This record gives sequence, C-alpha cells and structure tokens, in this order.
Amino acid sequence: MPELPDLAAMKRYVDATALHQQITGVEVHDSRILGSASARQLQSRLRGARFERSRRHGKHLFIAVNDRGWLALHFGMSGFLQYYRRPANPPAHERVRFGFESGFSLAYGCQRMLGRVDWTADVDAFLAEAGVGPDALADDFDLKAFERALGDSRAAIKAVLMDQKRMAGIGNVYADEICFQARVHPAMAANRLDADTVSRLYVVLRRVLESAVSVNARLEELPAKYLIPHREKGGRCPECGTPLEVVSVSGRTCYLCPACQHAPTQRK
DNA sequence: ACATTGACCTGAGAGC
DNA sequence: TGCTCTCAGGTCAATG
Repeated sequence: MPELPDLAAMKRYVDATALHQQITGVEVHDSRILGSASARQLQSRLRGARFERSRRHGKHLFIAVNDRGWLALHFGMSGFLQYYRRPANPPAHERVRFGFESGFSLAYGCQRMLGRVDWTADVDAFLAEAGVGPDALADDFDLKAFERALGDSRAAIKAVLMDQKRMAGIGNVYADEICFQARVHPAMAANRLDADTVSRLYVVLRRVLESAVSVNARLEELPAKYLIPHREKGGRCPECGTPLEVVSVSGRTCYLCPACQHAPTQRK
C-alpha cells in the first residue's frame, strides 16, 4: 500500500533521522528482498559511508551514499522504515538493518516480501531501465503531460492511473480516491473520457496527492469528504450516504459510489 | 502492440 | 481452541 504520499512521508522520516551518520554495518536478514546487488556488495558500498540526502520518484525512494551511488528502495505493499535504538527489539519483519555509529539503526521491513532493496549508480538510468514514467507530483507533470500519459489507452481509467510506466506513484487506494473525487467510474475506458473529464481528473489527482502528502499520508487526517476512510466493507459514500460498491476492476479490489460515479456507458 | 489475468509473497482475520 | 481458507496489492510474466 505504500503509494506516493506514503513514500513522501518516508522521505521526510529518513531525512529527519538517518542522514549524516557513519554507517557501521548492513545486515541482510532475507536476501530475497535484494535486487541485483548482493548483500556483500551492499556492505562494502555502505560501510564507513553516510546517507547524505534522499530523493523520491513515484513509489521509489533513493538515498545517496556519499558520492558512491544510491540505495534504491521499493516497498511493495507492506514495506516500511523504522529508526530505532538498539538493543531494543527490531521491528517485526525487519529484512535489512542499517547500523550507525550512534547505536541507532534504520530497519527496512517488509512482511510480504514484495519490496526491493537495491543499488544504483545513477537514479535516472535506474528509473529509465525500469520503465518508470514521470512522477505524478513532479512540477512538469502538467495537464499536457497527463494527457500524453493517458495516450489513446482503452484500458480502464483506474488501471491507467495505476500504470507506473505512464505515471508513477498512484496505487490501488489513491486511484479509487481520484476516481471518486472526479466522479468518474473507474472502469471507464480512458480513451472514452471527454476533455473536460480528463482535465478534471488531472486537477483532482494533484489535489488528492498533495493533500495526502500534507498530512504525511495519515488517512484519518484526510478531508472529511474523502472516500479512503470509508474504503472498507459496509462503508458509505461520504457525499451521499449510499453504500459503497465493491467491484473488481482490472483484477484489483475497487470501492466506488454507484450514485456519484457514473457507470460506463458501454457494458459487456 | 496492447490489454488482461495469474502468480508471487505472508500473516491477519474469518469461518467452521 | 485450533485448524484451514481467503484476502490484501505492487509488479512482472504469461496469456489473450
């Protein structure tokens, strides 16, 4: 579930806790979490160095290690970071531990093992190779860029919003919110949306992500009329009180208000 | 070339 | 109480 706003919060967390300290060790507890870099390679690149700054793109977080390169983190659906002082117990599902000379550690945890801990010398090259599209909150991701990202896709608009190659950062939860706020049915084919709807989607996408970032992705602090807090069995539309519908759109659980979000005009 | 579906992964929670 | 089953969802490979 870590999506763009969660990643933005994690970036703040790293910046506030783990920068500018000498790294004394790296422990990999489960090597399945690693990408192309081995545990030994990570150790030799990190030991004695410092995390200097971080950079977020979509659902990736990169942490600069001196001028040696970047740690590349992805969180799958259950990944998290926790800064803690030993010898306190490590958090459950800690997969990699970065130890500092101060006695504190930064844990990379991931219950479901869908995340990745990797290394890259060049962030832009890493993203290009992975085919990751423009960050959905980037300054230059304007309406034109959004239209370009949609292209002529006839996939469900929700699937297009979540396609990291088209735009990066939106996952299942925020895709539902964006469709709801824009009053668009998530199963609508993207290329059948009129120009007004596309520009409304764009404005809403930015507003939803920005407001979630501003509350550090704490869902209980989202605006009252947001769908997300009601995104559970038995939930009702915060706008009109209609029971939310739970359907599958492009293979993912999808919550929507059948009264507020217009059904696709074409149905099979 | 594009769109859709299933597999991967694990443990919380439901149901019996 | 304790067991089994289902489900969550980001991403990629396989299928349509």
